[in-house]
Amino acid sequence: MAARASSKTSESSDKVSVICRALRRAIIEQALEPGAKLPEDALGERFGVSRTIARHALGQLAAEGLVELRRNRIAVVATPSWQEARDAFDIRIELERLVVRQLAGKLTKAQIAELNAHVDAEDRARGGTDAVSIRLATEFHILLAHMTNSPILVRYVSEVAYRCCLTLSLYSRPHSTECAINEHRAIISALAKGDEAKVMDLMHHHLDSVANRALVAPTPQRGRDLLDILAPYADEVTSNRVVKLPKVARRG
Amino acid sequence: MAARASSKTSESSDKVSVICRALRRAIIEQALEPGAKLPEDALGERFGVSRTIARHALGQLAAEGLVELRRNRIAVVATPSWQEARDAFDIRIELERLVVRQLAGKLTKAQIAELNAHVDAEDRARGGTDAVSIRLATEFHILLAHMTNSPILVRYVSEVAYRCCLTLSLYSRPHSTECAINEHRAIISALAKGDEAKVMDLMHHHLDSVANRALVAPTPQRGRDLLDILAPYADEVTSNRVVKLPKVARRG
DNA sequence: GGACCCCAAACTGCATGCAATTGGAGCGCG
DNA sequence: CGCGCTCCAATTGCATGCAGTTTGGGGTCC
Repeated sequence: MAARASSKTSESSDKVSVICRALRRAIIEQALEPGAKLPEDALGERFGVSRTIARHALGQLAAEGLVELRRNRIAVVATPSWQEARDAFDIRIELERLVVRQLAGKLTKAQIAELNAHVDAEDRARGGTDAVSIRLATEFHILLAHMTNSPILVRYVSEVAYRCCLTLSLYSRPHSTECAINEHRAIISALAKGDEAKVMDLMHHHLDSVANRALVAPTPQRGRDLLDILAPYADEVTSNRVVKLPKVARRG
Repeated sequence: MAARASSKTSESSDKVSVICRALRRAIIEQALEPGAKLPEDALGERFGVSRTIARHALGQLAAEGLVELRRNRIAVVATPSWQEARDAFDIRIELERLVVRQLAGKLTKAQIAELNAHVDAEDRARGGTDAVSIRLATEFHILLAHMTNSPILVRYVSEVAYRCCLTLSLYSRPHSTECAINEHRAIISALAKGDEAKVMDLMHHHLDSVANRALVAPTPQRGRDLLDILAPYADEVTSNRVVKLPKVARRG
């Protein structure tokens, strides 16, 4: 029996949604790197809509954590800190364990075929760019989430997976995807067998190893951003904004 | 040692954010029941802003799953199906287990005092309305999430907790809160002792019992909405929208 | 040469206006 | 009495315009 009946997907065909999808994809394919500026005018012009719409789209992406929005400032692609990246993976592990727990032994043959077809596509894409490989790997997990037919689970898994993609741009070494593909196959097989405990374990270790390969080391200096490094030192500042560095006459 | 260093909170003081907070609170206190209409004009007028801003706020709340937005239709407070409610609780259990796992044995005395103070407040509010009790109980969980200092975890726990509040309005019998308060105290105590396994179990059963008390029964007919009941029968319709019921000449 | 200041360009925050869509009241018909 | 039709008020979708804020570059003074 299929895991739940099918249901309608969210995200209609608003102009806003179209822009969101486009930007999301650009971000996870790393065409837009973390920190890239996203001025409303430019987006509006590029997508043939008014600034109002572009702005709204940015708001949605900010709600998903892919974009950072600071008042009166140009929006930028989010640059999660190393710790946030680790947190995202931790959450993702729990959510995806839940996914495979719900799915174990409940997939139709058609669904299993669909999953296998997807992994085949991942395989074929191995020659291509990293960006495409990463996107396909991510979409495998989202495909799984869809099969639970729990819209909430789909949303959260998608979001957190996208965020994890983001962190790959930041902290990953050029990575090898073959093992990930094999792990995907193992997961499908365990799902088909209905071995709940095993598939949860497989998913856990799969994501953990992806995280460990991606988030190379605590390397505190790779925080990438001066502001992150200085953040702890600015705690006593009352205002929300970091104090305007006053010329730093570095007398010791 | 405190669990992580402090960090700045998100959600600035935009007009949009103000409206979001107000609506969120109105929703979780059940002043706005599921299905309640939220016309942009009315909101704008009520909050003294333009429709643009109200619209943007609705977009944010829709992204959080508290509001349903259908093209060209008045926005309404979300009415999750029974299954969605159950899914939300399942996700919530996993997320909050993660919260207490990270927190066990890592809370400062000040943090423990803060938690106790909150539960005291819950206790004092027992005489008041259900709405306030529910809000306080929810805020206890969000307070816990905050102490992890993981912004992502805070966001997801908050969202899913709010969604669970929503389902209480729909499917809950007038419920008794005392036991929940005791369970909160037990969780604090186990956190202080640092008993990771135990606190995860406590949280699990706490949320599970809340869910079971709230989601009274599968009662398939309480789906509340004709569309939900008919949804499975509309699967073969190609378009996204349900076919316009053509007068249903109910010949057998 | 470098620190400081000031101003214009760029950009965001928000309100308003107009066209398109909806849904419901009213009305006619079987 | 119920069903279907038409039409209009209510409402959304979106673009544009204006005001306020930030940015960054050139000129000035040390």
